[in-house]
Amino acid sequence: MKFRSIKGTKDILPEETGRWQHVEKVVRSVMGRSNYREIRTPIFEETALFARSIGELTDIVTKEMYTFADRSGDSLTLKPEGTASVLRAALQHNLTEQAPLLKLYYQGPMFRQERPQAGRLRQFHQFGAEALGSPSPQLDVEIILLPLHVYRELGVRPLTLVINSVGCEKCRPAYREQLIAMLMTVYDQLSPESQARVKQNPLRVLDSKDDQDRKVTQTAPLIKDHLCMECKTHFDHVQSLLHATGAPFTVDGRLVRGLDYYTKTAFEITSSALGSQDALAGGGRYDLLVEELGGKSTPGVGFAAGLERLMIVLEKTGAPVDDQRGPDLFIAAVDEASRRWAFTRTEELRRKGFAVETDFLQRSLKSQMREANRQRARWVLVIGEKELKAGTAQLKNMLGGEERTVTLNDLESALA
RNA sequence: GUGGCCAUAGUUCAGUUGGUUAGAACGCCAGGUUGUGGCCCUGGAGGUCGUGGGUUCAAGUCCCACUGGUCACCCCA
Repeated sequence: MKFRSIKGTKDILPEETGRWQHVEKVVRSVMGRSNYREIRTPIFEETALFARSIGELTDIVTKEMYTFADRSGDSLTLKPEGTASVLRAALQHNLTEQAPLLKLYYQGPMFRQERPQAGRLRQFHQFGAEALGSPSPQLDVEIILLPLHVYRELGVRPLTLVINSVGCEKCRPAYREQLIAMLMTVYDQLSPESQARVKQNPLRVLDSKDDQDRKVTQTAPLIKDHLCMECKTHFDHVQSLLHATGAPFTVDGRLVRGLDYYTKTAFEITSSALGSQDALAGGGRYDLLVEELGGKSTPGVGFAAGLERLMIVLEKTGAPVDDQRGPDLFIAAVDEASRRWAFTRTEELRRKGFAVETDFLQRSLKSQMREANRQRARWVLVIGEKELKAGTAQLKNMLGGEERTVTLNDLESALA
């Protein structure tokens, strides 16, 4: 075997595509009911778009992007996440000017060059949504509920929703200084990763999984306790609205997401059915991002959810697999003349809307019956010299096994 | 990028302190029914034991390197 798929990429095989199609259908349905319209953007963009939106110093931009120069020398990047492309497209086509509120969703492949592990691939798929134009906490909650609706409809049960507020440009700077000051007092005890973050992105130090880091930062101030009036009110509203909708959640003052553009609300949905990479979906509000990308100041909220991780959970929790249905009819033929008849009749019946299969390997009748059984055909039509002459055929029901002679003209009504 | 574990038929695996024709189950093919599936029975095909080197009289088995997979760290979907 010479060629293999690239490290961290995966073929989705026929036995799995049924599940994927089902999930995609549910996503479309949920999004449609909440009035989000689909947008499809290219899988690559100019590199600067991602650097600008995600943040120059984030892990994604500094070490995980698939970046390359095309033949003209332009720096292009395979999209590592969906928000940047969606906003770029919305701005490019002035979508935000056509109505005060714009609600979009997407579904598609993303690329990040990380070391693969359970629930993490180099090419993976996400579905997500972006809502542009309203600062209302209602919209934050609508966005949080979107993936939850999808999960509920798919029967994904053990889920954890965690939310936090990361403040805004008014309250974050002061808090940030205070946090840095505190972190400096324990600097020596922090992990190397966290030490590096103190200056670049101190909030992420609090989100560290390192036990030692956790211990030393026990007494660190939390942003949720230092929000400005506006952010605090907003956060309170988000919580009370979530309560009102009955969605269970917890507040984690240390939750910070890896993308720089979030303001106010940040959230994450995790599942215990996953391994170490347990985030099923994440998102938040980004009121400054549109302006950052050259649009006029427009508030926004969004989320992204991983499809592969969802598939893992669906598989583990034994949610129903909609196994592929077999053909309505398998036409088995025993000699050359009837084989020819079988093929033309197969095509004719397909044209009329029936799922029909026939033999292509010139196999024995017994083998054709086995094949029909393997494919879970509901009926088998056996045709040979006798039948061809008489204008009849043997129609066998593969469930009960009973067989009868039908005239060829009766076939369609017998199937229907 | 760092580290642990793993690598034998299509698949899941076995392979005794290194010992001569590398096995099983499932799957696949065919026959048992000269025109009839599922269950059962019989037979068959299918493997450069990941690749390259080394140790040895002898390597699937031991050693090294590489490649790939996997899990974890980092971070995230």
